[in-house]
Amino acid sequence: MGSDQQASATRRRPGPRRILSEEVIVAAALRLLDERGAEAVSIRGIAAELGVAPNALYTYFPDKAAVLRTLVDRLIGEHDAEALADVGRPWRERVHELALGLRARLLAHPGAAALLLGAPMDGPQALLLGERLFALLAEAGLDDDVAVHAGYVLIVYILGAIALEAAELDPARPAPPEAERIAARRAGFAALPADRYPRTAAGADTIAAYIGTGQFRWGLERVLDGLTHPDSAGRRSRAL
Amino acid sequence: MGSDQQASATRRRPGPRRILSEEVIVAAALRLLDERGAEAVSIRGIAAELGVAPNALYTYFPDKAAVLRTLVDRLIGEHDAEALADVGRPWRERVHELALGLRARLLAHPGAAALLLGAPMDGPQALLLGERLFALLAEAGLDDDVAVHAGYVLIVYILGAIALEAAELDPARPAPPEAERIAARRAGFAALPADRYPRTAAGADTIAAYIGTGQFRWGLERVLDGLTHPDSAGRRSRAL
DNA sequence: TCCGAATCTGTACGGCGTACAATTTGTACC
DNA sequence: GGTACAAATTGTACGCCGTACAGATTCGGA
Repeated sequence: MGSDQQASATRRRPGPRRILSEEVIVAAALRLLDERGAEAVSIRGIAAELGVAPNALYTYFPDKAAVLRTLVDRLIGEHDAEALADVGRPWRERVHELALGLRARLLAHPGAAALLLGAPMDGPQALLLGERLFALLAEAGLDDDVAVHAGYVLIVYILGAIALEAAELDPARPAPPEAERIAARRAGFAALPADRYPRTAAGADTIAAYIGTGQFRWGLERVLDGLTHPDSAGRRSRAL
Repeated sequence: MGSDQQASATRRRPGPRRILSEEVIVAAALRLLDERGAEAVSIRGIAAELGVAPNALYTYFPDKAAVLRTLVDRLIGEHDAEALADVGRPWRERVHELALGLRARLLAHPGAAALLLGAPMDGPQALLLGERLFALLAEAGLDDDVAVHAGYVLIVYILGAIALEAAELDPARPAPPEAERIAARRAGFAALPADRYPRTAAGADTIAAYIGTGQFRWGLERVLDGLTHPDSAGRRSRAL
């Protein structure tokens, strides 16, 4: 007692210097994910990428799932907080920026999108993104609680869109241009037997477009309409 | 030539009688999924469950992924087509039934929800569900193309809600009662550091409720509002 | 100086999906 | 009725996987 040991959080630990860091491990994992797909992201694969024995990673992360959770959360966190907080810009525009940014960052790493959908969005960066969305909606004039309601419906919509779009992508390689993906999807739906799936086949153009940015924005506008139009306010009390 | 062999599709194949069927394999897989979680659903595990060598399954399905795809599609298909088509009932009510039913069927098998989100919804039953949704919206008075637009926004919302809710569940065991899950989630959010996540901590009650049926319905109403309110019609042309 | 904690490595275990080569079982044709 | 051949199942094997465990090594602190 009385010894002036530093706070244990910052004190240098005994033992050999660490060769790696959480950052380089996550970076290696993301590289593998992008270049060789979700199945290539293994503890052994990451270790090989880093020139290290597989077990070395277990001093940085308790298990493989923790590596993947961290990877996804970092990806969520790469947003432009300043632009979202700029009260000089119309709030709908800022909501679009947040939504489009999150969607784009995840779809740029198709394997990561699948990971996002399999685990709760409860990492520090995910929570911060939520804070920014709620704050943005509150600035737009919504009461604090209403802002949280609206924010969550938006998050549900964004998650759904990411799920829909990521399901079409090969997690082993970067996404082809959007127009190309839409065209492929359109061809697939148009080729369905029209006697069994008449509306789907006839609506192939529309359906195919829903994995694209244009329809994502359009749907986002409709959801925002539903959340802000006059009738909606009175029904808010029907929340559970 | 001239021999009266039956159509090759129905002709009995040579070789020993098949001891299994796609049905029993999928059923065994679902049983494992529910009782022991996603990781327990392995080719070897299913085969053991059926008292058969692992490789026996490969005459019924080309690989493990095909088993899982089939499993999810069957689950999607277990809806009440007649109730959805009953034009005597208000269309909003029927949309709710379709959405709530799909959500409930998938969340009843938490592991299956994760599978749904990882692959395109392009199985025969998924396509039929789409047909029914589109038809329902068309009966509600929407033009055919508008019905497809609206149907897809609804599907995105439903997918997002399933993703949000399934992420909280332990895929190894049945979901606890909803109230219990919401309470646990509320406690988690309320315990966050209020200095860093003020709005999230303050809105814990609201946020927690979003994994529940009540908020699912409320959000669904808002999305339907956005898709049908007067301003929306004029903006439809902004679709990509 | 030496204790003990923190790294990292080597090895090993039990699991996985599935390819390959028998073996068995049935149909179809001579 | 015999026989060729296709289909179903099994046994075995390969190369992966996550990670537990037991050293060996390296450092900070007393």
